[in-house]
Amino acid sequence: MDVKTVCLGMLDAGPASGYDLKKEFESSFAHFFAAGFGSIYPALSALAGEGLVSFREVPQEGRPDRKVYAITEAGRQKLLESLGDPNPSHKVRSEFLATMCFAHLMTREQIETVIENRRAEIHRYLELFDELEQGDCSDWTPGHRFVLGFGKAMIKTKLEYIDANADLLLEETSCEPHGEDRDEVERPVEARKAKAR
Amino acid sequence: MDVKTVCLGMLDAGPASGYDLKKEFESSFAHFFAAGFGSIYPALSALAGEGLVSFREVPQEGRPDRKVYAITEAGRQKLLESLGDPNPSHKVRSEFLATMCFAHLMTREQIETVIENRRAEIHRYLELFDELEQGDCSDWTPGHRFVLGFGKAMIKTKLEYIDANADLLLEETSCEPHGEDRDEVERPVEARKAKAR
DNA sequence: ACTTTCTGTATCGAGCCGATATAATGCATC
DNA sequence: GATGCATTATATCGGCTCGATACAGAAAGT
Repeated sequence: MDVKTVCLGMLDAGPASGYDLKKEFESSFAHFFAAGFGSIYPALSALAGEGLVSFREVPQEGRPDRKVYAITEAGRQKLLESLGDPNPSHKVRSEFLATMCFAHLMTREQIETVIENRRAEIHRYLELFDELEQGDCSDWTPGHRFVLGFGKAMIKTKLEYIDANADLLLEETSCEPHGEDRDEVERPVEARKAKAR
Repeated sequence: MDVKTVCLGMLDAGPASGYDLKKEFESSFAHFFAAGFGSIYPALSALAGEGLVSFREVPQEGRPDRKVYAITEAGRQKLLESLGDPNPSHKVRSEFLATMCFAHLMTREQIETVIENRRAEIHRYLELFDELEQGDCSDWTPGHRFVLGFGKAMIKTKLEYIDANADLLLEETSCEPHGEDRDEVERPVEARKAKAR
């Protein structure tokens, strides 16, 4: 299930240009599958090369031509096949949490800033979810509703956890401003080897 | 905040080999920052090339030499600098949710399998968290506790959401087994253009 | 006897990500 | 009236990352 497959799935709902798909990636897919032009355009080219989508160029005044892609029967078969993967992944890559792991090396101000920015992004997602729900829900599949609910549950938990635990983190770390007590720099390797069990 | 920086942060807690770091990526970092050998070894090579870590080769009997890396003062400075990023990202990439978006194209059995496998992976994470908490917590930083709690809150919410909504999804989709009602294949482009507002 | 697991290193291709380039239109602010 | 930004629309490029694969002996389970 790569970007190509997701594009195929989006095109199954009707023809669209790369630009149209980008907007879908930025709205209903934003909270779990980001993709930029650098991924979408090569994906569409590859799909066209494999005969899984067709396209026609629609001339426009003053703008570049729109390339409108449509799924083919072969593409639909390929999509169904891809959907047969019994164990699709669910990955988190969080520089935020990685940063928080090393909070003991940061100043109180730095930690506060990072947390405040995280809160702000969470609120942007909450707004996005509200917009999605206030928009046209008529063509939503059961899957889309499931996925949106999933995203909302996640984002709420994130915010609640941060609200409940940020102060504790700040208190615990502010005692030792920069972790300058480096007595144990030469700790023998055995100590670490024992840890990682 | 790439793999290089996370390695640097791990090495700040004491010297370690690439293999040791992999174990850390697989245990306490597993739920938010995965990295395989294909990322770790090049990262350590690059860090050594930049003088941010030093290493010595420790010969072993019957095995390849261990390359034990240690952070340098320059590396520590670089780490502190990287930690200054005010807005570290937090990204989810979920083939699982993408698949669920297209549940209307799947059979009931396929959906059940995907959900069952997702439940199983969640339980593996719950076990991992239990192991981490039962292990040696003495050298945990406040940040590590914060991050572990965050992961636990997330994984719990995921499980609860799936338990509460899987049946609904299954019911809603099983009415129209394969989405074969393709009356609207030729839906005009305008329809989609209007949608993506 | 056989297979898996563990220790340990490393590379390679495919895929993806962010930045950047191009270019016309329209809207709003200065 | 001019500058600047957002929108519409395409596309590429370098760098980073991922999963698979390779090698190889030791230990331990089946």
